[in-house]
Amino acid sequence: MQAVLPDGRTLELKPGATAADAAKAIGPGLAKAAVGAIVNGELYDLFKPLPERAELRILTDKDPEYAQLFRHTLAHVMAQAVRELFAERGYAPEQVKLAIGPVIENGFYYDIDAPEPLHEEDLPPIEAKMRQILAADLPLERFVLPRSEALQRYEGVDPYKTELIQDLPEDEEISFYRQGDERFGFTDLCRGPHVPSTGRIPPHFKLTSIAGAYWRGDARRPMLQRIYGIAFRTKEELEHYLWQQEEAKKRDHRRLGAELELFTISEEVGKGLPLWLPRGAFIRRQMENYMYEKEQEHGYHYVYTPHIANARLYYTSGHLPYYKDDMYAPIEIEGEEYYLKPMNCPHHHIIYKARPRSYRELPLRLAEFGTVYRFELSGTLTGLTRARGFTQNDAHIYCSRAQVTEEFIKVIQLFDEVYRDFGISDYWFRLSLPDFENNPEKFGQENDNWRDSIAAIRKALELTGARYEEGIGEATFYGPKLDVQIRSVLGKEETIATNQLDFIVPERFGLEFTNEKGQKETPVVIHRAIMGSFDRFFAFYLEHTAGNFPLWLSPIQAVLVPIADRHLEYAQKVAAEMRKHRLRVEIDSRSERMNAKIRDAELQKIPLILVVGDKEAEAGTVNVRERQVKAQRSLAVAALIEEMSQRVAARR
RNA sequence: GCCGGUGUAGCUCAGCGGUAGAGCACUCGAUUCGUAAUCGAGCGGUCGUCGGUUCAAAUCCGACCACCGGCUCCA
Repeated sequence: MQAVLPDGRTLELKPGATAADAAKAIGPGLAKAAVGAIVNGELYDLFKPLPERAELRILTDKDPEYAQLFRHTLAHVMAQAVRELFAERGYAPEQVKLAIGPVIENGFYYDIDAPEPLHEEDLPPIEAKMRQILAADLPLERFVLPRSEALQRYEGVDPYKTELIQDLPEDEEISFYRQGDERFGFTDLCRGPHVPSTGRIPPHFKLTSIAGAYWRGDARRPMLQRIYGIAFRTKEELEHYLWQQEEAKKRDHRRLGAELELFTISEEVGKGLPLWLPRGAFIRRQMENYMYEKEQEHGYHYVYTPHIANARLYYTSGHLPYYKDDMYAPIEIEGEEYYLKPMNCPHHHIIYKARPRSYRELPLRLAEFGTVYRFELSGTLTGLTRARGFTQNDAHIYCSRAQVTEEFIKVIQLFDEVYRDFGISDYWFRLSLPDFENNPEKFGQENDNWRDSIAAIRKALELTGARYEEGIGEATFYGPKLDVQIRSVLGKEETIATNQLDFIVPERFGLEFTNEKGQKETPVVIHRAIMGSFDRFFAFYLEHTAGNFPLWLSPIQAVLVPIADRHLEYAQKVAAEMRKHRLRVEIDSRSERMNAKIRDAELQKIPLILVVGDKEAEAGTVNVRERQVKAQRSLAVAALIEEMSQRVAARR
């Protein structure tokens, strides 16, 4: 058989040859350095037989792909170490049941069903054992078993592995990897790939946490214990990663929210129910004003609706069967049930229905900063990102089927406009599709409604050239979803906003309009939320900017720092002048040294620090120091006001 | 909700069977200073809550609550 090398050369190999054989054929140096290969674009180890006429590139420990190999092997090494830990406690190896142990970004994990619960204090001894296994340089080998033999290995011993094998397609090869021997080693059902021996794993890893994880991600199935680890090629990469994590922690919106006095959450009010402090409320109000103006420009009409609604509204909408458990319990009054509203759409539908509609008024765009309440599971609550009460930047666009694509294009363009103004460039869309096969009870059957609405959104995405990906199974019961994804400071992908196309609920409410031909027609509804919820958007933006809000959003735009008490009077004069121009300035009149005042203003992330002393008072100027910049400049008060006003107008 | 972890002053943390401490913040006093912490004094905690063990519990045990890291969920 043959393999094609990156330089175009063809290599003659024996049938069943592996990347190891190929490396050997190229040269003894490479044979020694090889750790794996890229075969037809796929990552291979040195064990797996190559396909015929494969494009082949041998990897060494210099290649970034190497990380995937040793991270995977580390998962096995960890499993072996956990078994040894339990062996010391008198358990047989098979009493430590293993589920899956994949590679993830920056590391690996293994899901384990252990005879006793694992605790954080178990991690250091496991890690120590892992280092012993690395030092022992156990060679790995790969072998394949027929299905029946593979099943025999695990039946009655490890239900997880048994299930994994049973779910493998009939024609799939069932491979195992063994490291070491019976006495000191470990064998696992695994599709690979792995490093040639445990000694080839760089020692730059760390077990980071232990967490629960449901078997196959299903809350009805057993909960396993997942041990997470991180691993890198070099010590520097490991240290850099740990440093990054520390930096990210400093930007955590919950921490900045407290430090900068933006919001608080109190048990006394209720968990998941944030309170906006004056400074945070100020910024939110600026954001709301911004959105209000933007949406006015784009033809939205603002409405107000109450926070509760009769249960009948949610029977009509069809939400109740799906979301009853996720709503606050109903309030019974005058023999009727009322729910706190978990979404605004039904209220808006009633507004639509308040009088007969003509095709001439479509698309009708109803907007509201609607506060909603959802009974989120307590374990999922996180600051403003996941709360039980929050305010959506909500709107519903009622339009005809013919208008859907065009309206979606406008929505996508509005996202672009708004996110650009907030300096957010790294975001993308995610089109969430229904999964008819696995969840027919939620999505029903595939029909023209589904096909047409998915096609309409796809077309809008293509026409705008928006960056997007697709996902299956995450649609809503009433239509496909278009989520907006961003990357948090911790590097995690998050959904910041979500839109849906709805062709079911309008019908349930009997919404209609009279078309050009005088016939009644049901509108389609686009649910859209540009900022998602102000709470979550604010949380993201806070972390994105690390609390360094631009001038136009800062609750305090400048602090005047009088050098000595005799400069206080001048500072007050400057402040009064600035306030006349609606600039938000405060005077630090504490009996502190100037250095302390500057330090505190920097820590509070105030955009401008204005120092005034004898020179300034005499010349009618201020000494301007920009946040996080040491350099200073002197400006006349009028010039400062002009400059600041311009920046505010430009939203910088 | 589930698994693991953590709860001591407003914040960051020490104390881990003998009756609670530091720094910062805050208040007061002194200082009036040129670009990231002036000095001193004072105030402040039923050690998350409830129960148990003990002569004695912040400290040991149990339950609950909240928070943190995950899993599941997210209209």
